[in-house]
Amino acid sequence: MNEMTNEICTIKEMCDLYKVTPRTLRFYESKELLFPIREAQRRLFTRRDRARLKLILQGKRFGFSLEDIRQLLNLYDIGDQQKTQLAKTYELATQRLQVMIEQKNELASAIRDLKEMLQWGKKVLDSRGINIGMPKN
Amino acid sequence: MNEMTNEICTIKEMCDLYKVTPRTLRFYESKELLFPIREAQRRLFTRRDRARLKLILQGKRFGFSLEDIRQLLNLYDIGDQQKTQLAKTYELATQRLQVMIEQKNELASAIRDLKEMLQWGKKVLDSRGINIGMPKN
DNA sequence: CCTTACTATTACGTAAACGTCAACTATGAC
DNA sequence: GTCATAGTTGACGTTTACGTAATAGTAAGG
Repeated sequence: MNEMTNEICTIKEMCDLYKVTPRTLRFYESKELLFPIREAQRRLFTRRDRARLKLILQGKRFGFSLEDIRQLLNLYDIGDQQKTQLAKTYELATQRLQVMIEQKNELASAIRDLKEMLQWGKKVLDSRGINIGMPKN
Repeated sequence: MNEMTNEICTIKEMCDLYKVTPRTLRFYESKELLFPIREAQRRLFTRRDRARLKLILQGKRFGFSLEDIRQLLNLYDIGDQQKTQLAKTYELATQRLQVMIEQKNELASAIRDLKEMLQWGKKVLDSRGINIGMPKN
């Protein structure tokens, strides 16, 4: 190990660190989400790539598409020069939040409905002497 | 209109009633989810088909796949003869409920995280005199 | 030198749930 | 007869985020 090994890492190390497959990292590169440097054919991922990957994974959790994420990362990269761009990012995230809240509400209502159906089903089954357990919520 | 027109309806009427496209209904038929009768090439959807379609749409809300739904519908059709089958349906629904609850929790936590990020972003933007509004939750 | 472990590129496959399009057919209106 | 309207089948396209070979190059260890 030479000085500052932790500055760059191989594809395998990245995979272990972030629980992704090599295919995924190559795919992200092809989609211009990551820009590993090349050392004789091999990819070397920098601190910057790791930071970006973290954001990518977060973004996925939030339900952003990879294309959305790419654009957001570009905005970050262009940097804090243009307020419009920061505000734009903020706005996009806000919209996503709204969607997520709606999804959560719809999901909650679907859960209620399904629970109701299950209780009804349980009655039927009980009345026939069939025994089952309810979910432990 | 002859006696009991509301017994059967055309594909168009189905589409209007349930807000689906003709393609969708034909697709469901091809997947053996619906069994409209044929009157010289045309499909005629019966009360049974409408009942099934309602269940299909409900099932989709609950996140069941069409294949899951098909099997569940078959179980319902076979009817209340075999307790094992009823119990099986019940179990499947219970499992789905668990998954939905987990999804809701993950979604809730993602919402919390995103809100946090937004608050952080708001601070940055505020500190630069850029004005925006927070979501009304 | 040989094996083993890693990595690379290219390209086709996958999943779900339809959309889209082409080419017919049937029906009623005029 | 013929135009318009609706319906039909069949086949291929779409989307997203990778998976899965197949093939080949390279570097380290023994």
